[in-house]
Amino acid sequence: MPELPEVEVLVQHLEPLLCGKTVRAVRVFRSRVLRSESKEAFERGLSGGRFVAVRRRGKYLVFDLSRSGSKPPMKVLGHLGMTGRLFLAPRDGPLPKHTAVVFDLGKDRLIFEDTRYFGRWTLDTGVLNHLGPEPLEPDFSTGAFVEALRRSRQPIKVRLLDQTVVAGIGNIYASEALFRAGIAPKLPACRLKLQQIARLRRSIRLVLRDAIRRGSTIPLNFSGAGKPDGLFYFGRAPGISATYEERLRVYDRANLPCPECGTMIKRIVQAARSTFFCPNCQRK
DNA sequence: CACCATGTTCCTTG
DNA sequence: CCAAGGAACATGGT
Repeated sequence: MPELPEVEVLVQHLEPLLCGKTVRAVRVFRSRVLRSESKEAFERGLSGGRFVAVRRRGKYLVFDLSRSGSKPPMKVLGHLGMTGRLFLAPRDGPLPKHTAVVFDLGKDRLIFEDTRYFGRWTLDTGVLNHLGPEPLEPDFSTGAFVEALRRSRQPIKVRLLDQTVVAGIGNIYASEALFRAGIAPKLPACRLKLQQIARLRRSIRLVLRDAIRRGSTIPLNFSGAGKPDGLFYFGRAPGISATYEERLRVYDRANLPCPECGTMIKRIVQAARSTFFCPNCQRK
């Protein structure tokens, strides 16, 4: 369930639930999801820490923990990959089939479940240094965006997926932002005019903010393992079908009419990923 | 069986 | 070192 908006909504939800709680123990069931540490080092390193902040950077979850005595504070990073889910559940409840990590918090436990195991956890925050600006923060300026695009001949859609350009855009919102900006996904990044870059920047911010606003109104489901919780784009959970159409205007809508002009939406493949666009509204 | 899926990293080639 | 392209990772849905 990744991409910036879903991670942001998750962070807003978890922050009040986790802050103040202490990690009694950690159990790693699939050490594949650990990026740098061994299973033992990760489990031991986190135990005893108390959550003091839950934040987001790009698609990463950032947890700040304080520790007893003179031990320095620490951070844990989580990335949900393609299918990762993170939720609180009662300690005595069942574990989902693809449980990868469990954080024991006493009465509750925080469960990381990930069918494809593409998600990653680490105590090393170094990866954050390679991320581009936060799209919703002021440092994602038009000037910075121009600079990130001017020396690349990659198609703009592919460029938007590069997390060093701007952090948090994924395959869905890349198509959505380009549609809103009226820019063809195949246009080489260096060929965008200043006006187009400025417009694309606004579209990115609009599309992401909109998704966060929508996601924030959907109640998250922490009760059942593996059930849709409204943050999934697919597996249309009951009750979100009405908002689905408004939310995504071109993504996964090949051969359906463009909501602006009625032209059939096309699907193409770029960098081995699907791109959806309106060939009429996005001609340059 | 075939193809598709919200992401990143590693390897190769130029 | 950089840019770009493709495979790999792993599991499930259609």
